[in-house]
Amino acid sequence: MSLKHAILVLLDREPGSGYDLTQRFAKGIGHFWQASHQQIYQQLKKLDEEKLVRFETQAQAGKPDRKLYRITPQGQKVLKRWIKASDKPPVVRDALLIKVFAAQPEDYPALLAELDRHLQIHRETLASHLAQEAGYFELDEAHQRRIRLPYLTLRRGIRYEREWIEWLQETRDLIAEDRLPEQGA
Amino acid sequence: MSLKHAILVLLDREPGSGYDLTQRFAKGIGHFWQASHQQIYQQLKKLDEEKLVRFETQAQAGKPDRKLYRITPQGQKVLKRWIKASDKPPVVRDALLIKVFAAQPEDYPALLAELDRHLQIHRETLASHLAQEAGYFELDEAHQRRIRLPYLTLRRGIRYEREWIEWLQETRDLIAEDRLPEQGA
DNA sequence: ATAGCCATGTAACCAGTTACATGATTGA
DNA sequence: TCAATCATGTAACTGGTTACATGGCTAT
Repeated sequence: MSLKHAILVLLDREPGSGYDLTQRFAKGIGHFWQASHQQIYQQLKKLDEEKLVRFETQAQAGKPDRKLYRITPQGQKVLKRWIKASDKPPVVRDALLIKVFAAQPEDYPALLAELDRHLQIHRETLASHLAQEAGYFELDEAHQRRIRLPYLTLRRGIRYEREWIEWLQETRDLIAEDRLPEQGA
Repeated sequence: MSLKHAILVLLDREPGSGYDLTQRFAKGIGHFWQASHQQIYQQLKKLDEEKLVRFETQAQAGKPDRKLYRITPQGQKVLKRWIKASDKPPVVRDALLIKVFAAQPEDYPALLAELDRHLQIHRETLASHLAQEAGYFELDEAHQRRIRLPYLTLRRGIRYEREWIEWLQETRDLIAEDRLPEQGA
């Protein structure tokens, strides 16, 4: 159910088309919630049926019509209620860890390559998060204050990536050297 | 597709019934892969159809028959291939972060309560991981060496929980005091 | 030319959750 | 007597992914 609420959150900040929302998911909140355009269009349809959003069609020269969605007062009420509700942390399901768990010495070369691949991915994600953070630090204090909570979610993304990188490096090195980790590290 | 392989990993170490596997998922590898008994029974059925596992029925007094599953040579081949294959990191989808992102001052009390709830959950999970780690350190070095890779996945779980706790504490305090985070922290 | 952006969607499928169902044994 | 453990499953549903489909405009 959270995708619907994520959409409501974005539309509450600013009306937009399905296409707009797809971009905003990718750029803005993609580090904690991802959604494809297919999913977004389907959910917008459902949200419209539930009267939590409504839209105006905007004709455009040489392009398909744009549907500009906005949240309804009802949608805002539902959103408020959801924000105050509680839910449990998402379950972790990570195939890489199954592989680390199960690998035998003859699998180590392939596993090391895979760990390196993941290292690279996480380093890239971290770099992009840090770039975003740098932009935040350039803002004046009043503006920083206004987007403080979104910034805190970015911090979480940064921490998350850093944590992965540390573990991957450590694990990579330990497997490569085939020795025991030191206690208390 | 990873659940199937996770099951193959467990059966490769030791044959077991659906029920056994449910326990092993909960205790052993639950920190990186969770599965309900319903899912496990369904997947075992499919794995059997694909000839990647087979089973013997064991009659039991006063209890339903136990189906003891074991991996087949074919299953082992498929498993080896999968371990060496590569996949991308799982996508993150976390409702709590949507809430932090979207919260307005009037939502802060509810949000703080929610952050505290999550803090507690993560502290409990960390405690259970640390208890498991303590058991590992008590083993002699040869035994430690033998289960080194599974231990590395536990370390990842520990790091993950610690990271959450740090972020939750920091975020909780910042929202409670309603002030800006310090740069470079 | 060809890739990328703008802009919309449908359909089939896969993975995971929730609800429902049964029933004996053991310990508090 | 009530909850937990052992032991198996089916069915309906929800959420998300992959594949398919259309088509003009703009920049290299």
